[in-house]
Amino acid sequence: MSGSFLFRVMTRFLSHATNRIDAKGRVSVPAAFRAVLQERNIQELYGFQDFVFPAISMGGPELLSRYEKQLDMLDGFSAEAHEMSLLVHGGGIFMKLDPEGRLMVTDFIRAFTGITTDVTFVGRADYFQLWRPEAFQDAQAAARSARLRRDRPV
Amino acid sequence: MSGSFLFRVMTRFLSHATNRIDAKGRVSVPAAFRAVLQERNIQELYGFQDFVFPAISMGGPELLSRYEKQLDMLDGFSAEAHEMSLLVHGGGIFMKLDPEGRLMVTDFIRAFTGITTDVTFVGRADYFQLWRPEAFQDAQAAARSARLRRDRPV
DNA sequence: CGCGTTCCCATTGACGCCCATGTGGTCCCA
DNA sequence: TGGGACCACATGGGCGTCAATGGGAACGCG
Repeated sequence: MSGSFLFRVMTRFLSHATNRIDAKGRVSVPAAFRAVLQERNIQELYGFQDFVFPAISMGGPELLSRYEKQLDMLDGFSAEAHEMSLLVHGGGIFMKLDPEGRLMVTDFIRAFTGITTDVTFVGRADYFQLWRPEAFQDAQAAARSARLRRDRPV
Repeated sequence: MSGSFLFRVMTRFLSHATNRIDAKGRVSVPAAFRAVLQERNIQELYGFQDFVFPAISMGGPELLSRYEKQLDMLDGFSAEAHEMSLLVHGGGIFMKLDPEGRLMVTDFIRAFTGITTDVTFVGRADYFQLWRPEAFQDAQAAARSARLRRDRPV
């Protein structure tokens, strides 16, 4: 694991780590994240293009269920419902890991995130995200300064 | 322990001390701090990049819970909630000490603090911080003179 | 029949656990 | 009050384990 800051014993996805994509287009999911997946008994991953950041968000199938439940509460003919389905279904994909805990970095992922050679995995409590490393650095720095501005307004 | 002014018997993290990083990138957490950790029954540390100083703040997992409680009060879909999660989940780290009470000084810590060969541990009551020794000296001196200016306005 | 995908095994390097050492500080006793 | 023994703690390094990575081989689909 290169550039990793992950640690054991966590019931949720936390921290971040960057792994390299190999010649076959595969990348290892950090062991700590795999441990959470196993703990939650997740074998099939649901991923979708994040609504806020240029990243792929990934979690168990219940992540999709959660959004579908929200969809059900909307008027099925409303623009909002159509938009949400477009994102959740049209922007979603099911994936699974190989025996070593690696996943294929497909064009679906590369196109939306700008990922080329390395992937930064970012914990988000109930799910985790796939980022282009530089994009994550920038977004985190932006979030930090935004928070500073809110806390101590000029 | 070099340059230490630590005191025993304390229920809080107090004072400061500077220890050296060894060839493997490890550094001993001052015994007095470890005693507080044990007293509070903390075996796993949660750390994050401080919002105010160029230092890593560390404490028990309840430090994370505190921030998550703030997160829960926000609209889960708001940009602010996503930004905050990016910091406390994606930017936080869980660490634990080795049997001798040392911790790994990862790039995550070095990059943000500028730490290279030595670490200054600084007590902050409920948690403690990791500083680059010179940075701590400067910040403390600055704080001291700022206080002087307030007390005796020119 | 060829290419891409999946499985399996080898390698390497990082990290955790263990034990050793030295040094500074403290306590005790003369 | 000074000296010496003891002890706690910081520090250093050996070694085993495991995760990340790389590449060969079999398999399946077009």
